[in-house]
Amino acid sequence: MPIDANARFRRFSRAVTREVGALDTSFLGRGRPLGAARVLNAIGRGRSDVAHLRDDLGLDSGLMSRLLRGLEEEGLVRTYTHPDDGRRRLATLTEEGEREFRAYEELSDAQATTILARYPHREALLAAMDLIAVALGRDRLSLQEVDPRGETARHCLGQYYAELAQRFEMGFDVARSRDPDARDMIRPRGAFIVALLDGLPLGCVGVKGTGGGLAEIKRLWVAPSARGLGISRQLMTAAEKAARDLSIRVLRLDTSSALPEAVQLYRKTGWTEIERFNDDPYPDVFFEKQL
Amino acid sequence: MPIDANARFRRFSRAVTREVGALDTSFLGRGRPLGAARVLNAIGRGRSDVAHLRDDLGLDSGLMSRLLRGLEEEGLVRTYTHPDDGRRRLATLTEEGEREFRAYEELSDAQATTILARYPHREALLAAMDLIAVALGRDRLSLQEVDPRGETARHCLGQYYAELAQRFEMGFDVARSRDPDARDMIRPRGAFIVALLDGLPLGCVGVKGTGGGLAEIKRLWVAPSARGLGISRQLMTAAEKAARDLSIRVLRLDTSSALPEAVQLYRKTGWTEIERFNDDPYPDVFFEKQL
DNA sequence: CATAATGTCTGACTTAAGTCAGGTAAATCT
DNA sequence: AGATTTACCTGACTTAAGTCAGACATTATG
Repeated sequence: MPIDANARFRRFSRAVTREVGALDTSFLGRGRPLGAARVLNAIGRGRSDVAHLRDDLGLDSGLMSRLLRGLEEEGLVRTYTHPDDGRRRLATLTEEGEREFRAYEELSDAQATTILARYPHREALLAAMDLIAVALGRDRLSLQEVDPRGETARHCLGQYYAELAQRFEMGFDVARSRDPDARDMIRPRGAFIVALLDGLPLGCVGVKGTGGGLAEIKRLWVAPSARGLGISRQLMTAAEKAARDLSIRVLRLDTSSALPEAVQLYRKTGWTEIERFNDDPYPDVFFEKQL
Repeated sequence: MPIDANARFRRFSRAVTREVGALDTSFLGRGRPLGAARVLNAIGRGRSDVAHLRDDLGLDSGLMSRLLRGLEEEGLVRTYTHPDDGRRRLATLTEEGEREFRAYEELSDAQATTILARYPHREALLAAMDLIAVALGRDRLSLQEVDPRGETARHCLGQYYAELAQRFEMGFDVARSRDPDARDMIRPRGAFIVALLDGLPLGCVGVKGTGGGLAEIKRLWVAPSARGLGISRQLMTAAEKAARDLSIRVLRLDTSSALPEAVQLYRKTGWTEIERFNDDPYPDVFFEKQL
């Protein structure tokens, strides 16, 4: 057998269907057929529009309807018509449905734990999984404005700081840098945008407003597993759009020559280098853009 | 949602069941139910013992029997009783079965190509897939003695040379090194052993005999995706065992301080450092072991 | 040699999954 | 307002998948 890319791909998918097929087993662990379990879990993960559910799971409308009826009879799901459109239906979990959903999550956690424990290089394995999840799902990427104090944003920022600490020879200490006030990155002064895949964050960017027509771009970060896919460019575009919405006329940012990818991105996307405009110890390159 | 290992695992398995579940679609692309297609492909990949097939695919014996009967009626499979045990049955593909199997392989190749093409960092993606395949399948690893001139061995050696070229500051040129004659690594003089996972090689080692009681260990290599799992140790154990079988009394090897993992492995597994015993330009550390 | 165990096969089931053709009510178009 | 489209539902099907009990031949065991 030739050892080409396809053979490697096949080996991967065989390995994965074998184990992750066992993830379907975790969907069967509660005495409910796979179809119903999938619907319940999709609703639990936040899908409520029945039409969305249908094409998320690739089900026929008849089948979908019956599965929902079944879950309703079990007392796990409640459906009601969409307030703006009487034809559409929405589905949410009842109290008991939530409990059941959590039980599924625990089953799959247990499975994840077993698989992860079997392999000594846990972080490497997770990094590889992230990379593949991103590679396979990247057209489902979505950008969202969130509260910079929320969990998602804090996760991104944590990763961002950790990365800076690694990249800078002198290390990185948030306290020494000018940590932007969260309120400056919330409307109406500013904005904070994250890139999400399946609900997990892959990148972020902040627009730190001053109340006037001038604002700063801060905290541009993309997860290692998601680099080279143009996500930082998408984030920057979204940030500029948000800035325009907030009637900001001039954007500035500081960055470092220790982050050459970032510097190159700004050069390529219409930013002009300017003089140092703060005395933060970390940055050594400064940019400006007129909107 | 907390961004912990389990969430990352779940995102991965969702991404993968979505796409690789579509790999089952490639199993459906020839108008045959999934079960039958899986059996056909398992036989095509070399499984012939019906009992093995059964627990490979996790099927009930009744179901298995019926699926085989179906494939036989289609003229794709031939079954016969095991020569050593009249209760057991063996199954092989007919000519037409082979053709059908190849058609399935082409379908899955096409799918692999599409998925790989969608992502810009092909090699990184493949490396991540290898890592995961190895992590999930490592208890299925098997060691096998093969001809060092065969395809599997040549692949390993190619990778080995490429890696040396990268590791050594001076590069690596096989011609300048003492490339062992293949016949010295075939019984009765020596042996060449590969580690396989799902038929794909993950590592190799050669025992280069001289005809007498002295032999040399050559070409110990483990694929990057499979490192840190003790495979080189397994390979060395197998090599020593093979050497004993060949009534070899003393094993020697040369290696380089540019390969610290290797040096450490030998130190830990009962080898003693000795004086330089050849004038090869690359090695600078030499070991010996009495069997 | 009798008995137990093993590996496969067959027939009679059950359940899940999926398809298709209407049918109803709400929304949208002209 | 009437026709058309959309979103969902229902009933009547088909097919795939899986289970269980028992039959049968072969091999292993005491």
